[in-house]
Amino acid sequence: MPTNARDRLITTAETLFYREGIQAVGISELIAAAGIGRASFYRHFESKEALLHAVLRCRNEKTLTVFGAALASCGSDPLRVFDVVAERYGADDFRGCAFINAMVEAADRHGETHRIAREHKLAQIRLLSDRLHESGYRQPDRLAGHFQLLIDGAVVGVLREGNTRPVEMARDIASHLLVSWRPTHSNR
Amino acid sequence: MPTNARDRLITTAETLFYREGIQAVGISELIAAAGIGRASFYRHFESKEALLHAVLRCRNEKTLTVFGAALASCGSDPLRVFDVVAERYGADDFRGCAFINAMVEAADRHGETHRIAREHKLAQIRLLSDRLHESGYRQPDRLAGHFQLLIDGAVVGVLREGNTRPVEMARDIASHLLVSWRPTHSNR
DNA sequence: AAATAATAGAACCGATCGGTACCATTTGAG
DNA sequence: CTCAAATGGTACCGATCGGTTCTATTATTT
Repeated sequence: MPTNARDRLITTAETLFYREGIQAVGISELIAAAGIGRASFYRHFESKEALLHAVLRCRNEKTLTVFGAALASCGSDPLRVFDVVAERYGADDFRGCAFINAMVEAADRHGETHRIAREHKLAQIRLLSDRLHESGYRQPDRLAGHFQLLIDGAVVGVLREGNTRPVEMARDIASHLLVSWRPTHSNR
Repeated sequence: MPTNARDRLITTAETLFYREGIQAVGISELIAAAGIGRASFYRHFESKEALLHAVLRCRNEKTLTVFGAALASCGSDPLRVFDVVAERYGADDFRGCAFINAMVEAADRHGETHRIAREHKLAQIRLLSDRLHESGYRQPDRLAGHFQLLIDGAVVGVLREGNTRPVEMARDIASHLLVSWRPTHSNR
């Protein structure tokens, strides 16, 4: 747990928002869990919504880093992305994608929350695309978009079904795509 | 607008819950929009949550009917499902899938809301499977599950991107699947 | 027409909401 | 050591939350 008050708020909020839902977490509950005075909270964030945006931006950086590292460890087989995903989605406290959830709870489709969620996925697609390009697949952007759609579908499926079989499904589908976009020649 | 008080509440709630989010709609706002007395509300539903479940069950039946009819109109080309989907998702007031949204807002993964959402998608997969089976595709259950995953991914994508291109993506992916599971012989 | 049921609306309940103001304590820099 | 900044805690603000109770009115039924 960070000693810094601001970071402690972000860390605590990240956990609570994800577990309970954003609207469901009150300021009182939040600052109590973080051990922060009420005034200190509003000294660091002008509102609950501002805190949410900070949380999302923080999570954006973190998950992109992790995702990038995972991609790098996939070697020449992009399908292994789904193994990484499956492990994350199999956690007991899995409650879907924090960005999708935030988007759903923030009704305004043109608000900052949606913008952050959109940016996040675009960046993730970029990572995927780079990886696919390096592995020699044709139209990596297009293929990366398809992968992202499969991941999104898997997230929703896992949340709904309560098991990680949707991830296996997504992997199966992706394998079909890969044989169609098979590399003309391996780059490594 | 139905004259019956109960139906009027369900219809109004369906609109407001979808547009504003479930938690964001208060009882006062709801009954005012429906033109219903406060006491009458609690005479028909024991709680806000009970109303939500009624709304979801109602929407379940309606959308299944529509979806079934759309499937029937697809002829021998299952890909046309995605045209139907694209039209629905292109609406100005599109805010994702009501069942997914309800699932996200209801943090409890084992609650009634999740159960209803799960049942709904299972029923939808069943319709898809029947259709694919009639068209002579092998492993229709499996293929239907894949279609559902693609639809879920498209829903999320459209909500995030603000356009219906994810549906076209899903359609592209589905076309790849279909050639792999091509019917051994046409049934019609 | 009389009796019964259902209605809309308002008053009210305790609890909680997001946010502000103030205070006593702790912390860190000069 | 001193002083100023930042902190955690508490009380408080108006507003709204989900839900209960009551009343006066409207429909329905007989």
